[in-house]
Amino acid sequence: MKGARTRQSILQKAIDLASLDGLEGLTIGRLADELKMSKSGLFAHFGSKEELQIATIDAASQRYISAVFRPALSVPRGYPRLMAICHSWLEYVRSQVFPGGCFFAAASFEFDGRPGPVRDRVVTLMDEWIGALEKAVAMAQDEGHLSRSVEPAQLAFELNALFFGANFSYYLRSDEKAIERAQIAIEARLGALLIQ
Amino acid sequence: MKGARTRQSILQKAIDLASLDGLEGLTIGRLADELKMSKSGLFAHFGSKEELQIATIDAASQRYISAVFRPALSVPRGYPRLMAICHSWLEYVRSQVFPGGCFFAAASFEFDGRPGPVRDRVVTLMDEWIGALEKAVAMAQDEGHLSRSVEPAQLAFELNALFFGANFSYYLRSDEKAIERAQIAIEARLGALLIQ
DNA sequence: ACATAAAACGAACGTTCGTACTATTGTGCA
DNA sequence: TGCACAATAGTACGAACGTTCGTTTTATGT
Repeated sequence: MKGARTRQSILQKAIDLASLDGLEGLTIGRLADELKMSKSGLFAHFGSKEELQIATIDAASQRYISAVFRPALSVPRGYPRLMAICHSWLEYVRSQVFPGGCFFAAASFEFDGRPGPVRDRVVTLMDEWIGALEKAVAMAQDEGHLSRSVEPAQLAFELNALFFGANFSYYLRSDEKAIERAQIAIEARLGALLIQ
Repeated sequence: MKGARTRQSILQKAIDLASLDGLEGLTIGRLADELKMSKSGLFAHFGSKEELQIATIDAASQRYISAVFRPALSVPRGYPRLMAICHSWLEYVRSQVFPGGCFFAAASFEFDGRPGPVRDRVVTLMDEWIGALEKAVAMAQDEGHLSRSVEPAQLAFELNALFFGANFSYYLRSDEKAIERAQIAIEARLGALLIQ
């Protein structure tokens, strides 16, 4: 079907618009204009704005996984893979995978106080992401690479905070050193936990 | 003048609405309804939505300073004051000074990709905040409390990242341990730099 | 108390929002 | 090649948006 292809191109553009203006700032009219199609033709693909928002989140999740997570899976499990995730996260900020900065950091802060299905989807994905980070830490411990003196959930919390902090300083404050600072903090923290 | 009092009550409500729905999600109509006043009467206080947004940001800044910064100024400068800032930041998250979580974290991620006067105001205030944090670090070093092995800007970056990370986990993921985790990370980091 | 200015109101503007219909075009399989 | 249906366009809707206007109400100062 051609519809599936159109839908994909709609979602790719929706991701970019939403990363700049937020998921609520994303409007069907502007999205249609950008794609040179009619509002109603575009609308028919989703049925409601809420469905469009959720589909956009899911499509952004695909892009996120491709940029941050999948590359790290080809690196040996344990400490190397954990480091690879950190590096690809910072590279993901630097290379502007989303034009307005990390889609999920933005969506998290946009919907943290707004109940509903959209928020629920964001929460689910962020839980999955933090869970994946915790798992990467636990694997590094299981492999004997990383000290067990720290809880995986604690370290995952800290790493994620540094990622978001880098995104904030880079995109809002235009601090060129933001990524370097995050990298320094991550390497110091992980380095101190590294066994031998 | 009575106008000044009304303006203040408008701004206090505007802060709360904007902290939940964002500065763009803040609408004059809903704000007027909440305050049981007319759209036009409210509008006259500001002249444009953009002016309302900027005034709201400035009012939120006052509330932020009162909650986070001013209390710490009564604590002796150096390491104690730096720690006091960290504690009041986490208390500021826990006690929901803004109903939708940190106003400035939300505004930062909302406007990081949207040029204009509103973004400019957010950037200025965040620069001031990070600058104040750097200064607190530098003072702790000057007092001989904190090792000079870390750049103030680096440590301020890390602390701020942990603050935002706590806000994220607490408000989006409803993680009760978020604040505790941030506290653990902060105390470990600062403790390692503490002299004697 | 009264004159004057400040503050709040109500109605309307043009625009855009999301959504609901019907009509037209296009695509893919028999 | 033509038929069936998916895909897109067109039009219209009520509601809400930011903003403007002229009027009315409420405070303020003498």
